[in-house]
Amino acid sequence: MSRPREFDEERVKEALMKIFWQKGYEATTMQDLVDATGLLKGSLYGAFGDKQALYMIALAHYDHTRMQAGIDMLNGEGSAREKITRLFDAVIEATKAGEFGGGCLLCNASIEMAPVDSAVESSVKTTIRRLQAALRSAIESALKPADDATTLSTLIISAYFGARVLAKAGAPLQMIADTRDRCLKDLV
Amino acid sequence: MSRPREFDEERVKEALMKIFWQKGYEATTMQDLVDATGLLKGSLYGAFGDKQALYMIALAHYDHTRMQAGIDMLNGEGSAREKITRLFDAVIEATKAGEFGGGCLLCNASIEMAPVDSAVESSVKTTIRRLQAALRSAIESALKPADDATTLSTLIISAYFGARVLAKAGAPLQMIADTRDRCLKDLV
DNA sequence: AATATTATTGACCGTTTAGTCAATAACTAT
DNA sequence: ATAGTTATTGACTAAACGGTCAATAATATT
Repeated sequence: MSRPREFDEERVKEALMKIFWQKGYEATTMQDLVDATGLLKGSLYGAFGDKQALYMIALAHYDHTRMQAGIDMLNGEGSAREKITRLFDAVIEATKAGEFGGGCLLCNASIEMAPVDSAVESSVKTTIRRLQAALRSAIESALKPADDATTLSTLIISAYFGARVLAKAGAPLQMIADTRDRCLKDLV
Repeated sequence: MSRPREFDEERVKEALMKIFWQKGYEATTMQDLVDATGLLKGSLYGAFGDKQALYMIALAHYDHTRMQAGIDMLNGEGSAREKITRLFDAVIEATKAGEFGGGCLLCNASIEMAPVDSAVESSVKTTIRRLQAALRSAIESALKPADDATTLSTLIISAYFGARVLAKAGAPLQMIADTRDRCLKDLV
């Protein structure tokens, strides 16, 4: 008993995510979201809430799709070296393809929103923790003698996030490849 | 022959920089800049130009003060290990002190503005190149046998930028310390 | 078919935004 | 002193912003 929704929730979330991913929170207007989703403002508010709620939904969608795909890859088949290589090569390919300047919504949110929105900060911290856990277990079996998985996985996360900043800055892709190769140096 | 300016240009630039550093470009309003500088809107426009010009001035000021201080430190006295340690410890101290969430205006600009403003992109790329050159020459004499200064300096830049993202995300400071220690591993 | 419930629509609202400008003030050079 | 030049001031504007809402439409239940 009630009128059913006309839109596909997943498609709308995907569209919201892409806009915030590309433009950031402040530079995105409600009109951008209307254009991208095909829903009118009233429908967006009715179904999801205000702009900040839409951002949280976009962030959660990024987590459930893009970040989870990375984590699944890390937990899946293959050597540690292959996995780390894939992680950085994905950045290089995304940059070449012009996908949002090679940027990462998680990094963007960390810089733009985490300092001013505790819900974003909490979400971002949780995702980082999950990423590190997957990274840690992925490299555990490929450590050199007497090495430590926790600190190496931390370095790789830092280097990975840094590489996404460099990509957005328009730095040469060789820098990302060098970063990747340096991370591989400590893996057998 | 003409009325002299009433403000100290350096103090105004410092104030502009701090606001953009803290809030980013889009979230900063002209009123914020008026409040921070003590100049009225008309004076800001007359003396420096529009909001985007003010941002470029802030970026240049960050380069000439904060970035240059880091580069001078890298070019100065001390071992490579000491210099890299200082670099990361400055991030930890800034974060503890609550200075703009431990963030870096260069990283923020790379993510928020470089993809949509070619003047910012060009400025940011130049600064990154200068930083890498200083880093490269700082570590050159502390390399282990058969190692390479270019790729290691690239890794350190990536790790450093990544650490500043982690700081803004509110990640544990231990992660920054671990990143630092991992970067030191390849230095004698 | 009538009713209840929810979705969609687009006009509307108050606020805030970046940016302008004519009037005035403060200085220097002659 | 006067004239010329630039800085300061604050009121002003048009556009864009996030958000609201009453009217309408589409369904499920009875």
